[in-house]
Amino acid sequence: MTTSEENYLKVIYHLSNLSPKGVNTNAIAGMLDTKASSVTDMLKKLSDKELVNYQKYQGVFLTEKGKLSAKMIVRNHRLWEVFLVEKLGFAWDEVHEVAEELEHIRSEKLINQLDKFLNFPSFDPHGDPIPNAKGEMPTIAKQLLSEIEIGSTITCVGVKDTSVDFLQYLNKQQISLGTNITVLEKEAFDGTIKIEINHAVLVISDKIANNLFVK
Amino acid sequence: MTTSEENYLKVIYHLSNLSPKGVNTNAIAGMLDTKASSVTDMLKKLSDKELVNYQKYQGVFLTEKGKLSAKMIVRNHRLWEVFLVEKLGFAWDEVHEVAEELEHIRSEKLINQLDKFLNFPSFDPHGDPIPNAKGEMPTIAKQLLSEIEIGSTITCVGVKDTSVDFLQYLNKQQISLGTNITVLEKEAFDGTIKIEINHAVLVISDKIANNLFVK
DNA sequence: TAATATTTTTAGCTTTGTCTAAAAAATAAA
DNA sequence: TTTATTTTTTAGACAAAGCTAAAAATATTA
Repeated sequence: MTTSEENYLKVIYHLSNLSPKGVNTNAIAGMLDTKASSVTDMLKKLSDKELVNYQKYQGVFLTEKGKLSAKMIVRNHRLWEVFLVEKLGFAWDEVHEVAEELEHIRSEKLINQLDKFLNFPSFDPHGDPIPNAKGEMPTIAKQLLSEIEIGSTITCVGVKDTSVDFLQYLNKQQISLGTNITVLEKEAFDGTIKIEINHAVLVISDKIANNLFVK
Repeated sequence: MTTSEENYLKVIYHLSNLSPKGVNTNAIAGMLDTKASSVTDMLKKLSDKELVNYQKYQGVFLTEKGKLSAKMIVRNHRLWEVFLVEKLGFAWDEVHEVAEELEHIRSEKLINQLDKFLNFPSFDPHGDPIPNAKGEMPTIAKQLLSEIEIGSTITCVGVKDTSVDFLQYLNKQQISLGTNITVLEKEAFDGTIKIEINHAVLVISDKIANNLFVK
């Protein structure tokens, strides 16, 4: 499998969760920063390899084979992210780009030994689950901070948006995985939430609250 | 720089040491398992980028810029080999292929942090020197086992040939970096050498003796 | 030195993954 | 239910990196 094919599979995998009735050509093009026509070409190729089920104009689905391949790429990506943060001292907003390259290194032994070296982690530095060697994903009951009721104290366990801008905002507010948060007030008008973290009070927008996973 | 360009630079770098009067097109083709015509095409491209000095029919030289780039690729390769052996438990005959892929990951921070994580190693698992971040190479006074006189006891510090076959032969004979070797006899007729290692006597061919570095 | 052999380059073609522009299908709106 | 809009596909082209076959240059040898 080529790096390009792997990137398409990964994107289709991620988009499948959002649109279970078939992933759109344009959506894929948007994620990969490419053109719809290029996507159509690649979908035909992936279909020939039985990695996706694709019918013209009808959106695309991963086959079981494609889903497993996609999970293995996600596994690689997330294990490398753990490595970069835990062993090489990268910050959680610095790992994505490099992991994007490392995930395509083809070696079963490499990734399984890395997994072992890292002590079989279940979650990556952004709180996303890491599939095991069989493709099984750990699950965790988590909610968006925006869904938490006033008075509750919960713990940050992940981010929905993993963009550098969002992660750096969280750094600035000293919010990281494991940070305890108490919901103090919610503003009905604009969804703004007042929270307490590390004995300090902070007001965050609904957009922030909709991208923080807590438990 | 593309992966392909990097591979050409690396090969030219290695061949430069052997043929200081310019590296031949055919030699490069042989190392890269490609055709001479493909090499010619690439040499033009590398020349345009001022990574090599190339004149038709006259062989090719690395420029200073090209030499530094090549050294950085060698640095990446050898640091990853150390990582695979020291941290992930790979054997010295298993690392080449994977390191061949890892060496092309583009990130200064990655490689410098890896270097630090590994404690700035000077030599890779085959005894080859690792260039530092500036491209400086450690040197070590070493000889081929074939050059050692009878009665001397020396230590294995590297292999010239890093092929799987040779490394596995050494595994079988329990020879690794750090192994002490005493030269007992040399056969004038065929270059065969009788040595003592780990209190056992072993007869090795001249080919073996010409590929083992000792000190 | 002339003839032969080897090496290297050129010319033109292939594949992969991309693109643009135009055509076709599906969806939304009037 | 037509018309308009959006989405998707097709057709044809391009760059990178490779190939084959033939031509040109260099090296070897008689």
